[in-house]
Amino acid sequence: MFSERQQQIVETAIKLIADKGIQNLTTKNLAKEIGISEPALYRHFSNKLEILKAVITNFQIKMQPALEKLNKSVNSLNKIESFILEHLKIISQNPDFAKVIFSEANFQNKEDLILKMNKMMNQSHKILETVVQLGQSKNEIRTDVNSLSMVRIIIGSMRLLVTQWSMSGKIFNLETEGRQLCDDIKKIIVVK
Amino acid sequence: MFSERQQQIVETAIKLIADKGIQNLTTKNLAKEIGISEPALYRHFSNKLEILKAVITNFQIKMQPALEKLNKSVNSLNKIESFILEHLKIISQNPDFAKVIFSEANFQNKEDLILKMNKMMNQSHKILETVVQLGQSKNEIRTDVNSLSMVRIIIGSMRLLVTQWSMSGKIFNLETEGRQLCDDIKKIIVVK
DNA sequence: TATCTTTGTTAGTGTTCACTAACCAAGTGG
DNA sequence: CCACTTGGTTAGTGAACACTAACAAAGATA
Repeated sequence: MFSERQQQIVETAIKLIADKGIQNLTTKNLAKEIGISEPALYRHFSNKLEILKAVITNFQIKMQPALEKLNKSVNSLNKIESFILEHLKIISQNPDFAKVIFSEANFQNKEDLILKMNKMMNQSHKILETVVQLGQSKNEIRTDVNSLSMVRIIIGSMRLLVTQWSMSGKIFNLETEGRQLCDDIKKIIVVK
Repeated sequence: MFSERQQQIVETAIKLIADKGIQNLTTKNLAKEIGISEPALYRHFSNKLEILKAVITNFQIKMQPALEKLNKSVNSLNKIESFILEHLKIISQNPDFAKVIFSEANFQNKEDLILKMNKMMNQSHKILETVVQLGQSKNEIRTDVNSLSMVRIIIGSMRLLVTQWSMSGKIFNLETEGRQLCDDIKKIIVVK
């Protein structure tokens, strides 16, 4: 799908965003970091927006495994555990991603980007909601709490954890802290 | 503290950010929206960064009541309920604020701003953590879950709710949906 | 061998940005 | 009445931005 050079451009773009925020992603910086001239970028992407779209696509592709592993578990709580830990594992392994997620708000005036990002997010939310509802029907997850609230609690706390990790300069271990959060979430949602 | 003109500049800045994101906040747009010339802005703020700082200060001032109301409740669950609902009420009443919160990531390369914003956020988190811990010691809140996890769950889900509300174009009622989330959070954290 | 495609270069474009210089008019106070 | 402060104006600055024109060199293809 992406040529080697395109891949390099995308990865460098992510690195620049992670480094100093999305304002740091200029064609000048990007070209300089790669070691080519600015116009050379335009041989591989028609404009900057296309580069940003590719950044999101790249993110999407890298995150995919976290959703696929769900089906390997039968128990709903295990599925949710897998959802949380796999996501955090990928972010932990690609630390530059964290800042890209938070740049989502910066995309806000570029219609295409916000649409692409929202679509991606909604997909995750829908999958998790299905898992929660299935768990409730199988009486593995408590039914006195709205499934939508559960999804908000799980994803909301995950996102906050990643935010805190990123903002803190990654001083704590995301996966360790994630396991703690995950255990606590399981305690909270399990049917007693 | 702020003169009338300064207040007007800050409020217009918030409006512009809410409208089309922080990229929309240019000195040109700001001056035009107010109906004065660009250099006139510099009679009231020394530079754009100072305007952004004032936006955050303004946010801080407006949010203060949400923290003060906590002490009116004795029961820990009521305190948490008050924390959630009061915050959502203020955001609901000042809908432009929502987008400003999400612009936080955009401030990332301006050291001063991120510091100011983080300080504000941490203050809220600390207060909520104290409430949770007190509730646990009084056996009003379950003790088998880490207090830090509880704070992450409460604030994380709140923030996600606000994000979804803002991103959706405010198609649902934030306070109604917030009450549902709040009820579910209470069910989840209460000691049984 | 001749041509075309690919991928790079240097030099420069117009636009937008935050911000400034210089000036001016209205009010205030000694 | 005259100086000073306050808060505005018009005109313009340099820097940064995304992007383009024109050209060049190397490899593939006919």
